[in-house]
Amino acid sequence: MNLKEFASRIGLSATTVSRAMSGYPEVRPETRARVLEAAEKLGYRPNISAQRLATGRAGAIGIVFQGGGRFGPHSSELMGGLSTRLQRDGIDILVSTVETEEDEMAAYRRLAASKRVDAVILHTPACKDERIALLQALGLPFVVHGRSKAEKPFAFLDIDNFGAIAEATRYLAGLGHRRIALINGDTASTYARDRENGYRAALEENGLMPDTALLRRGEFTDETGFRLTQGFLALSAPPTAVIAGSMMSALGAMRAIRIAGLSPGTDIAIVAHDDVFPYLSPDNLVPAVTTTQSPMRAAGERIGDMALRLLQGEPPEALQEVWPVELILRDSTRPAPA
Amino acid sequence: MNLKEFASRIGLSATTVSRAMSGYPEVRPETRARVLEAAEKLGYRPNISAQRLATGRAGAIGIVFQGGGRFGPHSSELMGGLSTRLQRDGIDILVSTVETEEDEMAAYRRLAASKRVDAVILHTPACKDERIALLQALGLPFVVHGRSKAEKPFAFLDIDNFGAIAEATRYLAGLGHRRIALINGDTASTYARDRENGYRAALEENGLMPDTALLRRGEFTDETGFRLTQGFLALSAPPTAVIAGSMMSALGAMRAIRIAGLSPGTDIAIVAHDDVFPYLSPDNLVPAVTTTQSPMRAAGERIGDMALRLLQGEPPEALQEVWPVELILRDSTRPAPA
DNA sequence: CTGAAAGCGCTTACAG
DNA sequence: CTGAAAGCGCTTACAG
Repeated sequence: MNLKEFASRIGLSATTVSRAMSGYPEVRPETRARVLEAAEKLGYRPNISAQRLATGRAGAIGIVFQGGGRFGPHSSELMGGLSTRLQRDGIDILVSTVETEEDEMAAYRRLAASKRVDAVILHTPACKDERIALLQALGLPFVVHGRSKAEKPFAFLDIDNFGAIAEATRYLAGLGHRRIALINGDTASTYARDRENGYRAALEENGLMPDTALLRRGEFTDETGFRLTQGFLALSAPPTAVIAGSMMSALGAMRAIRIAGLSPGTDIAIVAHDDVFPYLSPDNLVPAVTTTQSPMRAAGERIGDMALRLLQGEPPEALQEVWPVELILRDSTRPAPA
Repeated sequence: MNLKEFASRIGLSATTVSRAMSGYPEVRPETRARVLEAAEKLGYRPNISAQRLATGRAGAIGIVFQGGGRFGPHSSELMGGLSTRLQRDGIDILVSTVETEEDEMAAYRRLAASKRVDAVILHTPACKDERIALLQALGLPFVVHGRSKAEKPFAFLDIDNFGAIAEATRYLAGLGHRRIALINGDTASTYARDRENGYRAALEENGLMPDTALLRRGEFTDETGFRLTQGFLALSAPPTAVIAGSMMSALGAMRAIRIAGLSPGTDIAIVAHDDVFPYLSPDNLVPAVTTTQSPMRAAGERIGDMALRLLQGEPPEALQEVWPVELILRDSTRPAPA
């Protein structure tokens, strides 16, 4: 049933029905109530495509994932939060997957030209990120999950990666650890560079020399955590503490430690950054793992919120947040062996 | 730039341009080439909302997730595959999250009435699933990931859950295991019921009595795997083998075994069902875990394909597939202790 | 507070 | 093979 038919059935004009359903103020309350009730009863819903054509709004927000459409556990949480928030305003999420950064840029051009989305969410930015410049040039509104440098201000939500890893490092140093390893992400990305800077700063504060052998980078997977930790343990002077960039890396690290006949937490302290996966809790690991905790889901919800505000005209420079990260002490951070 | 302007710039009618860009046959090849080239150069893209309004197609496929928008690792993989396939045909994926089954039903009504999607993907069906009846009643095309009973035929892709767990059980029995535990999902769902039936059938084949204490159900998380396995180990007659419903459950199970001072694979054999997560490979666990392997991503791609075929008019009964599941032997399935 | 009518930007029978 | 025109189902100035 379309608007015309619905309106005539309830004896009103299409104009009035449209206004009533969109919540415009100039409709009499009784009229609105009558319209909404009838729509419910007769099952009338405005055709979304027509609405979009008429208003010029797409009613959707896009998000592009690189790497063969391989959503990881992190993307799921972000998406979950985003979706929860946008749902409330009836905004759809449009998911695209691409292979390369070039494809990703092409995807934004396409989304912008076809008016398929009103805004996009950009994630895992590089320190200097071409995609940001492109989106600004295209005039396609966007919110970044993470931070980056750019000429013009833009909306972003980031967590305090510097502070998180600095605090973890500082805490371990306080426990007497002198050789602290870090499993980091690719430092082309801002978040990994920030973490590395936090790590170095805290080492320095404590009079510890950074050792390049203890600072490794790779994907946040169980496998890479395992492999890098095996590398640490093979050193002539292995670390007494490992900071893992993610829960997945921590899983691999603990496995490598066990295989080496050592005890995670006791022989080698562990701190992991935890994006809070509902299915993998640091409390349930053995030993329970000390984490720098920052729920990705909550960030996703907030990013959705920011995107909506952006579309309502709030200036990007008013939409910039950095969230603190909490260090949660558990069982995996014992004092350094004497 | 809209169609009218673009057409006049290149000296053709909107009609011809539209036909050229949509790949209609009645346009002269040279004309088409000229149009496509000009579109590329001038950056013209049809407005997607207008296209949809005119054609009556939404150009999107919906998928709804229950449970507070909590995409798990399984949903990520399914989505990744789906997205990869649909991307090729320029079909968007619309993600909705809801709390309850009731909300999910409401979501389908809404999607159908507002013509927001052309089809939906239904997942994790119950043995008798109301949602299927609803979608059939609404006339909204759909593909089910999994199987269910229904009056009318519908499109689905499922894996051979019965065969997978039967084979795993049979293999363990062949190794001399007499007490084989199963960590299953909620048997309201078809997949879990099928697995349970496969398990029982294989036990019976081997003259083994099912023991309800060895058959437990729960979420596929590390935590639940841990807890249920601790329960198994506390039995007066604990199992010598555990079949875990997912890699997450297996992680928890192995942890519980280790904590009990036992050795996973040697003291207690492990088989896990593996949906193939790129970041958590059974080869990297210690010991490497024997799995029933079935890539969820590949299933997602195929489901996307089936949805497209459905929209092209293939009848649902021609779109029904059950994929075999491969048992991959690794290190975690040693013969039963004598 | 309500309605008639133009317009959003496409597609597609129909005519040539 | 190409084009003029109606139509898809809304929204929203404009008029009352």
